[in-house]
Amino acid sequence: MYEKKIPKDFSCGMAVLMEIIGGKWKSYLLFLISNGIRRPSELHRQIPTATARVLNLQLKELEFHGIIQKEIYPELPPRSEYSLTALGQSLMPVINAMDAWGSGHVGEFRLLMERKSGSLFPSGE
Amino acid sequence: MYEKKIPKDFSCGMAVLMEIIGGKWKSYLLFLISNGIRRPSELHRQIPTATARVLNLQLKELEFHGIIQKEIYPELPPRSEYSLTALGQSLMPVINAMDAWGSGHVGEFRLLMERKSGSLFPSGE
DNA sequence: CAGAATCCAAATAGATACTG
DNA sequence: CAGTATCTATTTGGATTCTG
Repeated sequence: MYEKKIPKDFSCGMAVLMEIIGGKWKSYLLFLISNGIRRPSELHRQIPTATARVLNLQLKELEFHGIIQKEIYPELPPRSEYSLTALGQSLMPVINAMDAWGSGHVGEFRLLMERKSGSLFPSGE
Repeated sequence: MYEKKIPKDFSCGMAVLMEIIGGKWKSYLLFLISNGIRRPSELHRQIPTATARVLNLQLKELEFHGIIQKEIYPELPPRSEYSLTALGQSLMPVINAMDAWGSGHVGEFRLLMERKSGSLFPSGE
């Protein structure tokens, strides 16, 4: 299930990081978890556009890569909580730098999208 | 061609960044270009595992997002060269932070892969 | 609520052949 | 060499249903 990506070589450090945080919702999830959102249902409430299944998959991968850890409480109704591991915490400065750059350029980015949307090849006029 | 991803909301800065550098080879390409590898054929030589077509696609997206720029020399044989834009250069500290983290944890990462490969669900014994 | 199973759609990447 | 066009394979994400 997780073997798929091993063939890549990791000669470039970024490739390792991308492997870990590259999923569609992982950045959100890390952001939320680092802010104390712990339970799957809460996370889903924060990211309603994704299905619970997909979030679950990505959480599993983050867990598999040792970035987050899951505590399961054998109660009824069931409850589980996620938190950052030490490795995950060591990632946070990088995450924050990434988030800061993105936030600082999101306006620019939107403009670019609007300006160029549908006209990737301007008619020169 | 590029409209596909717009539906995402960019409430989280990381999502913007991931949008820009999220492709399979973009990290390598940025790394190489920032190190002065400029021509498509050179880039391809450095990343022989990817096809020229795919590299080309990702270069196009990086260019579209304003991270790199292309200079085309109307010669024979044809020649073109890529370089970082100002925006691309503003990204480099982040890229470097990402690369540093990845490089610092690649050993750990490999071990994890080996240890867990094929045994995501340990038999508990 | 948490999460697994199944089926399906979209996105992304690779192989190959072709043009100037 | 640079770049495009097809076609295909793989990966990824989404919808739905079902269990405890």
